[in-house]
Amino acid sequence: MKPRSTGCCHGSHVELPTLTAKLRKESLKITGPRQAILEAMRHHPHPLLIKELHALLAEGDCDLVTVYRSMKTLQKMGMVRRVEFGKGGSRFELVTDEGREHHHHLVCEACHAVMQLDDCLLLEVERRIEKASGFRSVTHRLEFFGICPACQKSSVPKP
Amino acid sequence: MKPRSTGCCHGSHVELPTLTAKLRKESLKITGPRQAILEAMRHHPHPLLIKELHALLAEGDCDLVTVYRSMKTLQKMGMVRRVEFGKGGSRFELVTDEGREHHHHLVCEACHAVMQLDDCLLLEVERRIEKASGFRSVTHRLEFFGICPACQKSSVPKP
DNA sequence: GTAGCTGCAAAGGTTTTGCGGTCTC
DNA sequence: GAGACCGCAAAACCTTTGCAGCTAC
Repeated sequence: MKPRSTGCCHGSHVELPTLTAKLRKESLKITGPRQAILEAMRHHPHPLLIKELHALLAEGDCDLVTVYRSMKTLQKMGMVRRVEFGKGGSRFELVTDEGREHHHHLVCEACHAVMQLDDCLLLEVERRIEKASGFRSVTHRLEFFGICPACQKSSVPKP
Repeated sequence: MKPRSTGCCHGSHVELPTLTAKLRKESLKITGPRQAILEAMRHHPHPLLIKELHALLAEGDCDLVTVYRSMKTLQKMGMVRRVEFGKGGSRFELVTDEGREHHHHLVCEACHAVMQLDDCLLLEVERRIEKASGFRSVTHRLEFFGICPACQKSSVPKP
């Protein structure tokens, strides 16, 4: 369970053509707004609020409503993942090849920094729950929250 | 990790006077709306949407806005716990003595039945994350989702 | 050319806020 | 009687929907 920072503006590991190829494969159209959205998401590899994502796009590149619709489409085809941190609405992150596997996040409750936790111990737990409860197709949603090292020093008040 | 059904209208284990005593202890006023809310919650020991909770109250007993305000107050003093299932808004459940310990839920994605899972394996994981990341006061939010046995038979469509 | 996509406007749903009147202590 | 609390109205958000025009294929 090694934390990994997912701060923005890292080298982008996913190429845009790789992403648009997936759209083509699904017979979805490669439009300006969709390219702008994917371009923004690949440069910011952590869960973004819809309005944050929209703010990243150049003025006039894409309407806010189109961002909502695109997230719904991309989620349905598995290119983005919906994540809930419980404040301000749903967040979305690109499903990259390296981050394709199920993972969780560690969120600072003061500054909202996000780290990615690479492995998950709960797949076995899901199987156990299925056996004990009779439920099927059991999945889970798990996020961790805490105060990051920087905020421990500066004692930023919780927003 | 033994599932436990939390269907409604069980015998209520928490007495109303026990609950109002907690209010008095915090110098909060024991009003009609608050009693009605606590009375409804102790008879329905599973996470309720605000509007579900409001619907349980007799006409005119309590305004919807007052339910919102009460949940905020009661959460702050630790009498209710906020739970997020990701649809329809926040849910709240009474923090009873028997269910005081941290626990999780198993939610049917078809009929929304809720079972309570009594133990949690993640407290040790939180400590490990603190050591590895430098974060402090690490907590987590975890819920399980699946299809319950009844819905497997009737193949109810996902709402 | 056609189906799908977009922008704009408007509506729907949840949650919060302001304010005057009411009630608990 | 004072402060806390409530109901009502309205606003603030987040999200979805309808529709007419535009665009990628």
